[in-house]
Amino acid sequence: MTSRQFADAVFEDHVGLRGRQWEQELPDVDTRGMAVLGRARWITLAARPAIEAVFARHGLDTGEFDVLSTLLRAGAPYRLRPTELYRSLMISSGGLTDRLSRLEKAGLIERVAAEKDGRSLPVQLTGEGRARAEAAFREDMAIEARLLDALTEEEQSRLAQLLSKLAGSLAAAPQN
Amino acid sequence: MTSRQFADAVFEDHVGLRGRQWEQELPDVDTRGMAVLGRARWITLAARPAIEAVFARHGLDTGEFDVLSTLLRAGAPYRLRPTELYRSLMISSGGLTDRLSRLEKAGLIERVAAEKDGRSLPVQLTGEGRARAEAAFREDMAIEARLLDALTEEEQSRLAQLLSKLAGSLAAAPQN
DNA sequence: GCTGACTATCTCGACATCGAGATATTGGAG
DNA sequence: CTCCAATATCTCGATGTCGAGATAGTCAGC
Repeated sequence: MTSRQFADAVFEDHVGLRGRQWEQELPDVDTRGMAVLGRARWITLAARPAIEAVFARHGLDTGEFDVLSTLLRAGAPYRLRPTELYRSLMISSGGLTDRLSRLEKAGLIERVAAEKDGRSLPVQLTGEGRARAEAAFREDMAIEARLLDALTEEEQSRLAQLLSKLAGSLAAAPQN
Repeated sequence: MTSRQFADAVFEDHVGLRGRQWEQELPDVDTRGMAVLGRARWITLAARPAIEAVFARHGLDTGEFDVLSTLLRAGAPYRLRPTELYRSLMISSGGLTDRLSRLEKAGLIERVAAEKDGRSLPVQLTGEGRARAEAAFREDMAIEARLLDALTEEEQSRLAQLLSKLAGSLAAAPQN
């Protein structure tokens, strides 16, 4: 720490320990990729239980919530085509069909005939689906904000900015 | 952008678009949590295909690689107890048993009797397992470094530092 | 108006993981 | 010693997702 700027100080965490183990075992490998992507993955996994608990209180799992929230934030009439949904959610078309079946059976969405394209069977939130999605989303955002409490507002903002730059570059890349 | 410092500028990305949609639909909700955790999740998902392709070239999936790499970085004799493994990997004990069975059948690990505790059946890399893990790890780190190319070294370092602070706080929290 | 390439969605068998319970073992209290 | 609560791992039925293929519909060009 003495020869480092404070801004570069890396805090003790699970991925940091991993990095030191690799340094011992394979000192010639550059693990900077892991320092970012490995931590992003670890944080995602670690935050999961708290967030899933929110959805479970509303009778949803993460995948189902993802569908409902995508429809909700699309704005009235809260309707999207399955293709838009599975691309946005980064899942397979088959996986989406299953989620939609569950949500339809639960009365949270309904399938409405497309106006123009007969191949398409758009999906739309029901009133209950809209209410459920909004309630779960509000609680989710409250929990997620709490998970970031240890960071100052400035750190959160800087972190979001750096992540958005990385995300932008990943989206732009051919297919990495 | 005019009224903002450049350092706070948020780049165009998928989660940024989501944030603007929520701003339209539910303007009173604070979505800062999503700006960080949502992006961490999105980046993890977006980086996945490129990384999985590496493992696939070595005949592994991500879960199997995670087991092998955990054993490898533990150092000689590359042996850990199943409990250490599933806790480190953040999966269930049952899920680990299945991964171990596959890896054992593939000849990449072997189960050796514990010296002291008869309840425990530690797992150890075979020579082939060690070689496979190292080769896949080296390639993985090369790909991950490339995925970060769009960021300067300083940005990567700052990002890693902020993520480590967040990860540390999540690990410290009771159970969030 | 046909035709063929393309698109949108669904079907379905394979499979990895979960998670509650079963089995075997340990170690400390009495 | 003997018990029993705690521990380590495995078993196994349920389930969510993948992904290749099937089905139905569209549209541009002839």
